[in-house]
Amino acid sequence: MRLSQFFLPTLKETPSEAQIVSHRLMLRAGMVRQSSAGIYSWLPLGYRVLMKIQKIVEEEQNAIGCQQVLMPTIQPADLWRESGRYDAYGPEMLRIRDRHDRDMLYGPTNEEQITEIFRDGVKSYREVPKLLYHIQWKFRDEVRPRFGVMRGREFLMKDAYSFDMDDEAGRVSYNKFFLSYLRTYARMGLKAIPMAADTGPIGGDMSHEFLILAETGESEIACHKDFLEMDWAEQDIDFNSDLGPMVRQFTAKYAATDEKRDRDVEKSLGDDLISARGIEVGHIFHFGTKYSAPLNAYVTDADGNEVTVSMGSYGIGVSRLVGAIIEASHDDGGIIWPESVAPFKVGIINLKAGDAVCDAACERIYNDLGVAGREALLDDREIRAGAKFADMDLIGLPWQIIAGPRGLADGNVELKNRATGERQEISIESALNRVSG
RNA sequence: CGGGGUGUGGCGCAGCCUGGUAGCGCGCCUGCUUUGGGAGCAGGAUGUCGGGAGUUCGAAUCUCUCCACCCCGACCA
Repeated sequence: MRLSQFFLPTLKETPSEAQIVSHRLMLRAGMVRQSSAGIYSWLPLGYRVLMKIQKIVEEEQNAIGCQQVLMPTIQPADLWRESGRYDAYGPEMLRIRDRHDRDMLYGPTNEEQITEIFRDGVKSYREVPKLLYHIQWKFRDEVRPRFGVMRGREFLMKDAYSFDMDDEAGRVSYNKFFLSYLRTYARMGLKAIPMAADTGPIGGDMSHEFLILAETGESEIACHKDFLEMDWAEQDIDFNSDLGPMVRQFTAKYAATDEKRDRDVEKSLGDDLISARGIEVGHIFHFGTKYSAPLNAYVTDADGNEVTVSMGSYGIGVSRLVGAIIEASHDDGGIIWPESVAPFKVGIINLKAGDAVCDAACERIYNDLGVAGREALLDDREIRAGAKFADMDLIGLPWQIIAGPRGLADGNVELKNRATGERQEISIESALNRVSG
């Protein structure tokens, strides 16, 4: 993409409504624009990041045998009356009425819908377990939206649902999601720590929130310091094996959010305790027959008995992750994207657009990179170099290739790593190799 | 929903107390000079001063009212 043609409205100054760093940077980098409180338009740069995150989430869900569907945003009220939640859900739910005076709602979540779909489509124990997910916009009329996309009213969420014959089988599904979540976040360059969460009607230890540490996080958390040293790198997991031991590796250590904290345990940990703030980027829980019972989602077992299925649900805030990653990865100059979610892998700065040598060199670099999937953003604008440097740092692409007359006289360009700040004069070939490697 | 705050060109702000018909920086447009870390000079465009009502000869400024947005708290991916 050529920056001269790309829709990238960057701002030198911070809009006054933005208080936290991710919100400020997203506005300044031209990723989003606010429409109304907690509701945003995604501009090209931001949308690219959102889609990259979505893709990682999809790949990791698919990897555990979870199948993607897409349910509507608008749901009929009657379905929610079946589960009893139409009245139970408060003013957070946006209720609307169609032209025939039917009560509808903009979905804040999809347990009812997925349960209805499962109920109508699955009748035999032979077809269980089933793992289904979708990635769809949700609306929750939050009392107080804030922090940009971190707590929007409209947000993009991956929600998955598991259907098993009983709670014990449900644990197997639960463990798959637990571990796949760790992989998902790790691929985005995040250390997400699983923390025990309220378990709802089932009890036990079948609910976890995943939090990443960030100063601007909304939750005060405490955890064993081992979490910071655990190997978060991608690891291959055989999801058909017994995942229990691996899950216990993570759940055995102390980690808790605000209200779940245990001061006595924390005292006993002494220096091993880390106190920090965190951003919740995922929440998984098993809730048994909470929805399957009222919605009559049952299957016939081997003995001919009707068995109400045991369910769980598993959420990842996809749009929130955009903000969360920025909170975890930025500096004074702007965003620092992990390569896996960067809107472009490399930015090319033409230091002297209009100069024949510079233009030719940049075109060549751009075209070489373009073959590998158009992962390059070429700043070919005829403006001063300083502004280009500032913009490129702001939008945070992992690599910058800087081409100007001086270096090119020796056949060199400057290669800059956004994260480390390391810069080096190297040949065009070497730069291309480094960036592609 | 309780408490606090802010609304003035695209962005950041001043002006309001003490009414006199709107200004600054950045950005934008034109021209020239520039181009290696947010350029210089000259010229130019862009404002229902959040909306409505009122007071007044006259309202961005005073009064009433509505709205929007932001911050702190209780809730959440």
